[in-house]
Amino acid sequence: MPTRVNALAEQLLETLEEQGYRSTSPRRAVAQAIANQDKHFTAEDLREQLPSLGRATIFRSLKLLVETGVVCRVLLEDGDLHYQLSHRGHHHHLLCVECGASQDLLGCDIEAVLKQTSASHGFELSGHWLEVYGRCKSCSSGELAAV
Amino acid sequence: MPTRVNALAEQLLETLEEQGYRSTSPRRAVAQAIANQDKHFTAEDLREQLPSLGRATIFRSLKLLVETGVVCRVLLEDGDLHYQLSHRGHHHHLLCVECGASQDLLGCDIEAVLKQTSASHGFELSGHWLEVYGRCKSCSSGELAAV
DNA sequence: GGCTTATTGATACTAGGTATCTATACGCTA
DNA sequence: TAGCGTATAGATACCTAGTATCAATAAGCC
Ligand SMILES: [Mn+2]
Ligand SMILES: [Mn+2]
Ligand SMILES: [Zn+2]
Ligand SMILES: [Zn+2]
Repeated sequence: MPTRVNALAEQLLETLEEQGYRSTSPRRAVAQAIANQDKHFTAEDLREQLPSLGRATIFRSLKLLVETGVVCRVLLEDGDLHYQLSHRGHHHHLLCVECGASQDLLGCDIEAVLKQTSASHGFELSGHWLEVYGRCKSCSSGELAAV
Repeated sequence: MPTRVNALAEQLLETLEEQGYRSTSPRRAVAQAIANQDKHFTAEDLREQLPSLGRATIFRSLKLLVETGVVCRVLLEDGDLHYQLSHRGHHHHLLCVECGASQDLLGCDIEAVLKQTSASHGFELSGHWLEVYGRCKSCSSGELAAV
């Protein structure tokens, strides 16, 4: 029986279809599983939640979704690479080192200063990768409450 | 016979000794090999250049050097993780996507703007990871010459 | 030179991901 | 809505980068 998907998962599938990829049962399952995550996740997380799917299929689906921009990679402070639902286009992440929450940073206001810094080194800027680590609002206020 | 090392390699070894690590023959070989690299490298690169050393030894030496800060990790635009000799302390890299050259960016002038952006999201900044991609001076001028 | 302990290298193991290949199922078209 | 060509799935083997284990060795201190 075909996997039922919610609106968010439906969006992921539509993005793939727009690119000419078929909407298959495994892809629906992966899309729904991703839509169900409440924070960044690994391919292994998905695999545990979708034990009936082939491992390669999960990696392949993830790769397509990253390529089309609806899922992005997140570099954790310890070097681990995770995935998460993404705003399309260029953006960064505020990653809470305490609870692991991730918040997208949409406006990229470092581009201007980077351009200038690069230029002063004779370097022609074309892109950058930035991850920001710290403590989210609720983790900061939690500490105050605990004191 | 003990491996002869040059001044740069000697510095790496001294850093380890300061931390209480012994100056062994394999570590001298690794330090010298790192000092010989003219750009960022992988553990596998070192292994090819030091075929007589155990693979684990190379990873262990690299890890120590990264921990003591004299070698740093560099995230290439394609996601590959490389190593390179490092200025100690916080800094970033200008990575040429054409020739692969890497230049250290010592002053971190994005800290201020990041702090402000984070604060506006209720986020308490504690650190960040930034890699900058583009084209180095010689690659940019090379294109002009070729036209 | 001898002793203690850190370190080595062999080996096996892990995580995360890709290549290959046959069987299947999408989805278009008649 | 049956049939068909092609994309895709899943099994499997393989790969890169790294870690755990452990017996043998070598630093370095007295
Ligand atoms: Mn994102
Ligand atoms: Mn560096
Ligand atoms: Zn938090
Ligand atoms: Zn260059």
